[in-house]
Amino acid sequence: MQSVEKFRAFLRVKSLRVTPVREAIVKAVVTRKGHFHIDELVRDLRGKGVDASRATVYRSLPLLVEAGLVQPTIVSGNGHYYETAVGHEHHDHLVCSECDKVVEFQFEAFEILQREVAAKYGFELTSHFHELIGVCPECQGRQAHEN
Amino acid sequence: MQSVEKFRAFLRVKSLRVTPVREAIVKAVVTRKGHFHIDELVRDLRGKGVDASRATVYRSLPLLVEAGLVQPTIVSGNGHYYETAVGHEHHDHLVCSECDKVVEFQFEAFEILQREVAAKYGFELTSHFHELIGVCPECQGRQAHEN
DNA sequence: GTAGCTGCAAAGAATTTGCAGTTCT
DNA sequence: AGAACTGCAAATTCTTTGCAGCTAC
Repeated sequence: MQSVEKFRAFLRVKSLRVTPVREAIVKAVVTRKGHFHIDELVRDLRGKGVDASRATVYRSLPLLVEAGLVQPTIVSGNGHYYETAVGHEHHDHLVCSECDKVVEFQFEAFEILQREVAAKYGFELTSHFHELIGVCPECQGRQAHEN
Repeated sequence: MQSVEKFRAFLRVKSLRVTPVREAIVKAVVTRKGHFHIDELVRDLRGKGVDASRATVYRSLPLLVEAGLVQPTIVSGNGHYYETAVGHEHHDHLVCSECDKVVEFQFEAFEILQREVAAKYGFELTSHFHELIGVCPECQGRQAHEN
């Protein structure tokens, strides 16, 4: 549970308070280890008997992002998606536009090129969104079948 | 105005109707030649004396996307952003998190790698989001100055 | 004790939908 | 004529805010 410790340290540095609700949120997040929508997180918390209100979760996530525990993602569509950033190598997403399946991939070459592009324009790179949209093998089969 | 022609053809194939409002939307879009938010488009239309309701614009944009005239983008933050896809080489974005400046870049190597990744997982690639977030040179200077 | 949290309910913002009237084909 | 489109207003959905009471420090 070093994530919780990390978050506590972050809060102290910022002179913010360490509260049971915040810790519960961090635990729920790291337990999820994957992508999640805010609503799913709220449901997870309910399941654990923690009654954190949606408002509080909305107010907490930016803190977790700032603390480096989660990162925002896209996963096409609406709403804010996030995903755990710890114990999780950096990766990007391949999303099926038919069934919304998400496949993670990791490709060192992208990182290198990104740094190169940023350098070319003098930007100091802090993060990125990278998502490939397509049709997964299963859905391709389904489509072929329909015709 | 070949974009308008292209859109008409698209509508006919789909047995949808060619209407003045739709044509006005296409014209406004190609005139913009850049990123835009739906609201800006509505404002542009008002400026041209076309009184398209927001609802109609919301209903039309997916059609323009399907016709390949515009593509959705992110340009961090909320709301749906789009950008013209014609007369415009394919490119991605470098966004400054401080001042929201957007720099477009084009890097063939990314496209190649993306196709490679998609192939590896059997996906048929249809589009992608790729946005690098960082701090632009000007804002870096400003920050250094503040300290 | 007090600044900072929390939950609740209300407010906002962005997008979608239902419907009645209008228009393309 | 008839299916499709349009604008309007209402409905949804997602997120933020105001506030009164509670809690960590």
